[in-house]
Amino acid sequence: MPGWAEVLVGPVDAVAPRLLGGLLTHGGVTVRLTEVEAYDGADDPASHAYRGITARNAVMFGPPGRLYVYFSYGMHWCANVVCGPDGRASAVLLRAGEVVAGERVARERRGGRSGADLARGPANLTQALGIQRHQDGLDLTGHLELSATPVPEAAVATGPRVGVSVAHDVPWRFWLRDDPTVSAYRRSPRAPRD
DNA sequence: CTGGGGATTGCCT
DNA sequence: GGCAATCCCCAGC
Repeated sequence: MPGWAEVLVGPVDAVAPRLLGGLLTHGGVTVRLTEVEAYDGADDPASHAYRGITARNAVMFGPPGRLYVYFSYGMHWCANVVCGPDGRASAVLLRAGEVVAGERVARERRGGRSGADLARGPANLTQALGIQRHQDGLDLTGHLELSATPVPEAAVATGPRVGVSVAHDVPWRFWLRDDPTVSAYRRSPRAPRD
């Protein structure tokens, strides 16, 4: 059994930062993850799993180490890594990464954009990797490679999640401090004012 | 069956 | 900073 799946079991806010620096490969492109966001299943009002299992979020309720893919704003696909334990319905949204292999393919998918813009933002990262609806539920064995030694805690920054209109006070966005590929923070237009 | 809204992005002023 | 694009999801009737 893949040892890395063990890393995905635990409190999702502890699991999420462990993905930073990990390598995700799909469609001929490899991305080094630089920014992620944690969603805590049924307990998290911002999670797609908050209102229980549906056809869309069913993968979240399954075993860890699989890809949860959803369609957003009528045009974008976004990807999560499902975390455990089985039935917990926690997931980590992949928000940004650095393309470290397959840059030529990634650039074609991203309409000529390059450099830090290739996989900056969850929909951009997903597009660069060529992930769409068909990859919902994909077993990440052989796709996701986590480093044996996590990045130093001091290199990880935390902050509020991007775009969510509820539970905006929960600092469950994690990114590599000072990394140029990290997406710009955008508060949800529907989030309550302070 | 229907309608409001969304874990976004990129182009506009 | 504002906002349109675009369609699937799901809560509610």
